[in-house]
Amino acid sequence: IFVKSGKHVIGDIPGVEVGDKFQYRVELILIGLHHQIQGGIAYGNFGGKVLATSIVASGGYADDLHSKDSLIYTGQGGNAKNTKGPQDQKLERGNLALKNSVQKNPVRVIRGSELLDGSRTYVYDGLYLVEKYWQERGPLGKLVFKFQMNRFGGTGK
Amino acid sequence: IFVKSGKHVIGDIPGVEVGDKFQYRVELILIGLHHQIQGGIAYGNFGGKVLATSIVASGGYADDLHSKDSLIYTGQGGNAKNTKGPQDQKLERGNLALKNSVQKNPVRVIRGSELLDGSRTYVYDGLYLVEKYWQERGPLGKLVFKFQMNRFGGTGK
DNA sequence: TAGACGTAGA
DNA sequence: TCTACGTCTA
Repeated sequence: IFVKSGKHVIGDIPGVEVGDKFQYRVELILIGLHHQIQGGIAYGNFGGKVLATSIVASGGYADDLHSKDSLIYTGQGGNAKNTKGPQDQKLERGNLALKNSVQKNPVRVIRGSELLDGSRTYVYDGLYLVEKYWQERGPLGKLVFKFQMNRFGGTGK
Repeated sequence: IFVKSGKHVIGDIPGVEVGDKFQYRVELILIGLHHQIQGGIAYGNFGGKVLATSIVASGGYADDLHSKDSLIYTGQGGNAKNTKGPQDQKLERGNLALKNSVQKNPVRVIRGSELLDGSRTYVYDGLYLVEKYWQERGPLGKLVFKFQMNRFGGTGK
């Protein structure tokens, strides 16, 4: 699976293997794994349809990353960081792209973790499929989107 | 003039000439001109005294950059960007360092400018001395610090 | 122009 | 932990 639209690619990136590690987000961009300098959800326009191409799960939100071949990813937006305070997440941008990708196209998953010294490591974890999505109340009492993602093509690597 | 304290250096950086241009802030760090990834005022501890080592003037504040051999630099903080809203600037961090440097030690000046395509260029403009500082009302109605800086050692290059 | 799971130093 | 004249994409 390899669908290209401009600089946006659905599927594996040639030359990048599951388990490959990176230190900085900008490396993910350079190698083509992810196309947002800070955003967790990258997406592109494929024949008029906006689809998600990759996500980075690195601890910024309350994701469920306990399992090896599945994860529950939290949508973007609504944080208290901005001056507006906590808000309900909207079905736009990355959230809309992930919704459009449900049971449709594989999404690259990069798992990030923070080391004791504060530095971070980003590991490419392969392709996942968005099984379903729903809304629930997040830690701040506002509505957030949750995306159930399972390893694409079974549990084997 | 070249005073070193840890990674902090007062004065010119060997190998860096006035007029040298850079594209990214990280380059300034790598070459040793400036030691803050975003902050406009870099400073260090020199024998128990916190002194400013370099500043970047790139349009983020209402600086007066019209003259070639002098400039009026605005202190940091109090912006509306943070969730607290506009506030009076405090004599701490970089502002305190610049105050401590008044008529004392030269400060490296990097002038940044934004191009039409949104990209930026940073130019090393040599050493300046902080002549004096004062407080005044800024565009947001809050108190800001102003630092009068003149080219160190006269107007000649 | 605004938003974003950044990044380093104090 | 918080701040900071960043940087890129949509």
